[in-house]
Amino acid sequence: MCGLIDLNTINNDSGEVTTSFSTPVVCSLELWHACAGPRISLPEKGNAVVYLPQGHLELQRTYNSPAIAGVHLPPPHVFCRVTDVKLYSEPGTDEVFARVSLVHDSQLEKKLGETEVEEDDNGGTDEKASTPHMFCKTLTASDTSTHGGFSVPRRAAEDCFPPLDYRQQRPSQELEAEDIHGTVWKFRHIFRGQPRRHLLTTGWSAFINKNKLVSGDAVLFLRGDDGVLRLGVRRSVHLKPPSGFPATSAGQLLRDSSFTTVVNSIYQKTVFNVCYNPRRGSKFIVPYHQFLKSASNNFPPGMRFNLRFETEDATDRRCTGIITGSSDIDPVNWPGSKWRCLMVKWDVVDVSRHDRVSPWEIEYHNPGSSSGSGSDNILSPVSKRMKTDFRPQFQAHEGTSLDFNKCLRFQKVLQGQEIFGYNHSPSEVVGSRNSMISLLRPDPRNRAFRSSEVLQGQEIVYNNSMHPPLVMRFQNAILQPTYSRPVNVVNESRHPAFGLGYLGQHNDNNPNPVSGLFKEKSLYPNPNMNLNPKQSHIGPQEPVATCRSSCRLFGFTFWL
Amino acid sequence: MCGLIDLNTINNDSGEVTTSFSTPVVCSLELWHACAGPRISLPEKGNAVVYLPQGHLELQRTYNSPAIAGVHLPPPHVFCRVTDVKLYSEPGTDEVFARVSLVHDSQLEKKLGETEVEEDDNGGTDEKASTPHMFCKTLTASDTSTHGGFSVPRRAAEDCFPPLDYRQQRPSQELEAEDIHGTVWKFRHIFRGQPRRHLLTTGWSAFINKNKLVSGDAVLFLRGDDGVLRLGVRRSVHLKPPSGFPATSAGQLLRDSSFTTVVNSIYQKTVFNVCYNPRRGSKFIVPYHQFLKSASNNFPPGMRFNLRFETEDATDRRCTGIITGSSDIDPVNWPGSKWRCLMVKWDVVDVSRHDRVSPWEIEYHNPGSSSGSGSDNILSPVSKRMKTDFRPQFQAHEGTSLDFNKCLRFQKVLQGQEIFGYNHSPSEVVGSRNSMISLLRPDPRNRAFRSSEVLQGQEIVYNNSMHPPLVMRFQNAILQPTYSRPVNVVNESRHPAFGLGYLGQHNDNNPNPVSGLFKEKSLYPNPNMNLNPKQSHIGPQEPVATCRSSCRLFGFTFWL
DNA sequence: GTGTCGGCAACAGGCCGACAA
DNA sequence: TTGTCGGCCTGTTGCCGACAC
Repeated sequence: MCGLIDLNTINNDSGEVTTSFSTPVVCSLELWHACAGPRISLPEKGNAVVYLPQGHLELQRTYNSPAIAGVHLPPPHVFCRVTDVKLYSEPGTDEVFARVSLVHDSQLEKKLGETEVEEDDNGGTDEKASTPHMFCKTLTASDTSTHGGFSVPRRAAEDCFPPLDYRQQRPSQELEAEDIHGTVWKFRHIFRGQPRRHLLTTGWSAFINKNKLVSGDAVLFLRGDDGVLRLGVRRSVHLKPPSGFPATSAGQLLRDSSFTTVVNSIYQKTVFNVCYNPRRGSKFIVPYHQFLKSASNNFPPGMRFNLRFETEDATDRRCTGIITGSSDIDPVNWPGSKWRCLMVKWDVVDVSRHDRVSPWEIEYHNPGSSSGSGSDNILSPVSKRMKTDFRPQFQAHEGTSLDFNKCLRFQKVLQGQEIFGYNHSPSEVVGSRNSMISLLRPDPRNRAFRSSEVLQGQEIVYNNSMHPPLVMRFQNAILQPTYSRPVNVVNESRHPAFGLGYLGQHNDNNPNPVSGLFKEKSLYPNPNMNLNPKQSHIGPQEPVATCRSSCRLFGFTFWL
Repeated sequence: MCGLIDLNTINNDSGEVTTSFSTPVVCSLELWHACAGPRISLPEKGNAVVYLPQGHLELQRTYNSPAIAGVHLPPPHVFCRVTDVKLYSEPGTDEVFARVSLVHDSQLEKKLGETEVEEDDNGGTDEKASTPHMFCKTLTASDTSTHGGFSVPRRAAEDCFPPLDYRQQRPSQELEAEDIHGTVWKFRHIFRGQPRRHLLTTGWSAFINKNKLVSGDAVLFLRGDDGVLRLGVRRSVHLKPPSGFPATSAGQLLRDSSFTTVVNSIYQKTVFNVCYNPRRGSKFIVPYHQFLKSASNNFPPGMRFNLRFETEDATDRRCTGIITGSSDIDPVNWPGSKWRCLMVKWDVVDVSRHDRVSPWEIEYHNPGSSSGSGSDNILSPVSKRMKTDFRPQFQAHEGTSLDFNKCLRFQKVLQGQEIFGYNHSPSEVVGSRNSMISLLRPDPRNRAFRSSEVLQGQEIVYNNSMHPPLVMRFQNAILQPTYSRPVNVVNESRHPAFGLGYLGQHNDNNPNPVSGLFKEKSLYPNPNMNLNPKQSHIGPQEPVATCRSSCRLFGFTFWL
């Protein structure tokens, strides 16, 4: 009769699922790490890390994020300080992710040239040591069927659950476990059967149904130091995020950390947030010293290596392979990038496995040691001195000449989008208002002007019938929507590199107003119209038109 | 054995409910009207109607829409042409509503002075004549319980369903019926029991569950002229919209037809859309001739009348009452409005019933005739000549003098919002970008400037320490946010009535920059600062300051 | 005519030990 | 040690006519 307290209505408050997207922050750090899995290490506040925008982008593309054509790409390795780490869990799926706040730190780049580098961060906390009473079980068909309950592994039950009175014939108890959102689930825990075993019966199917768990997913129980029993979920990784979660809070955060915004923040050295879901994608944030260690090594073709990973059933495995070569995966956009720079051949073929790895992912091949302490038994540096110069080309803001030709690679993307006058890349810009500027383009349908927004740093194409398409990077400019008369604009940044503008009203009689580059009060002929390379720079020429007056607004100058 | 086709898995494709908000347009006009109920008549494209913004506002307020303080209210009766009518149905609730596109038509106002008015529209189509084979039944407890099926009224089954072979002992058939979204539902229709009756069994509970129908709701079946059987839902009206439908498409459309946008469109004589849900609110669109007929009548106190309405169980009823008086419901905001201008006393007291009605809602008290053909047996006009002049005060745009005093009633609303320099009403402006202009006000927290938006036609208060508060209506103006130097602005409408502006930077040293009224390049002393009534108009005076240059943007002039 | 009920059959949910891997 | 199965009990769904309003 013991333990048979009103278990009929357990976990059964079947009201509408009011998912609160407002504060999806996680209540237990321990549980978050347990759900994230053994291979996951998070940087801590203050750590030095290397942010790999290439990997970030690769991940975002798997989320069907908008194209980033036209964004001026940052260098492949961005050295950053972690200013904040916030843990989240997706309501609905319980998928864990973290929002890592980073700020580009050029001090770290300068240290690269020096002999020794600091090791201020712990390259991955040893999670197991701090969470002793925990177990994780991949759900079987029996566990998830409506026919029965959950079969608890004996060691797990003895380790995590309160002790039972085994003198009874069928000892049982009522368990309470708290999930990552703080929701409490109740289960009947009974020790019965022949041979005897631990089972969770009443309450279990409600948990399965509410969380839409299927066999292959894993649940984990964790008895904290505070004595509280917690449980978490690790969904099978090979599954896509369940349809019906389009407006997830992770998606929200992803949008917030839109890549264009990130790029902008890197250049401005302001804090940016990235949504970091290590279970679901590439690890594009690497501890500083781990990156340096791996980067200072040679990876000769033929070298054997280990790669530790988590299998679909949430267990820690390793696979071995051989390095076949080393090359840039995208030499056009990311020259010199270490991201997946190593080409490998796996000992066991698996179509789902990438045939490229990043240096910091792998270890020496060591068939003897079954388990090490993570990334610390990594390749020891061949030389303390850096063999590669990672200092990126951050000088774009400081130079006065702009490399237009480099930007021409966006031309293909923009084809088909060409309309009279100004054009801009098709990427949808979202993010901070401060970093956005407005751009106008003529609407061919009604001859009015539609305003668009262009992010600072983004490429635009100036493309009318008078000259070949000219791709430029938008430094600082604004065009004002007006239905009567386009207003010209001149970039007024410290280095008055260029400004695009045209004079005269665009209408049927005058489809091609005078256009060119603005500087001061004058409109100069566009140097790129003249294909003579000697003239393809912005220099003092005779102006083709001059404005009478000017007007300063928003910190920009409008010529009239 | 007949009719026993695989009915077990009927209506059972229990995938996620993928509600498509994209095109919630209704597939059957007939079904829409059936769901809307017998009291509903919709105007047609091209019809002349009277739009009553007061009623629209009353409805929006029940939807918790933002306050409209500060909006310049239109006249109470706006004569319009219907340019489009689109029918919708709420996915999830199947609630029907319509989007009516209107454009203010001043031709209709001019006709008011003439002797006869056209009757170009049908004052409500006689729905019953065109939909013969239809029935509507309010669901009983038995109909909605899991215990059984749906008991079909005999006449209804014989009228709408295909004939059965009554020679059989238990004749049955499989029915297919299409709902308002085009979804097909399958039911087993059987004639059995003692006494024999028509029942819908298999498939019925799925329909009840999927649509979350409860006893008190009504379902209707309708056999169209095309032979297709359709079914619809009329939820019990006394119920609030089920929680969990916050982002309804009707709500979306309501936002689109924000009242401020509507007001703006009325003044600009552009097309505006209103979301018209006649089941759920006041009828604020009245056929032109119906409005005129009712308005031309006397409604003496003591007169008895009928009002037809739909009861909660979706049947057509009428209630009677006596007119007790006639007065404006809101003489401050809507003087002379016919909206709910009649005060009434009902014969049967009902707290839920309004004690005011609009003239076009009621009929002569006629206890004999049980049912007429809608609004056509309305009060016959006492006189064909109009007794009231409905021509509104639309001349605001054409006069050069502005009635400031009239606007002072907004002063109270604006108190407590006063800050240095420009102020504006606290109303949150939403809607079309075209009709919005930006306004800036100093932020007292950090001495920077915050930009706000003011709708054309909205009142603002110019309120600094130098003179009494001055309330003005914004005709056409824009202030540009800049952190360095406020830019002055002058209204440049056809009648350059006034412009507010100030010169000089607002900072600690210069907390009160020169302010006054702008005209051309000059800043004139504010005539309202001088309380001498003889000078309280905009006249030629000595300018207190003059600008050097100007800049035209957006059709406005900025002085520098 | 039709709303509600009891009867009853089918089925799903869920607790149990048997059995075997 | 534990995954899966058959047995078995129970609650729910849903089709049927009885009965009464």
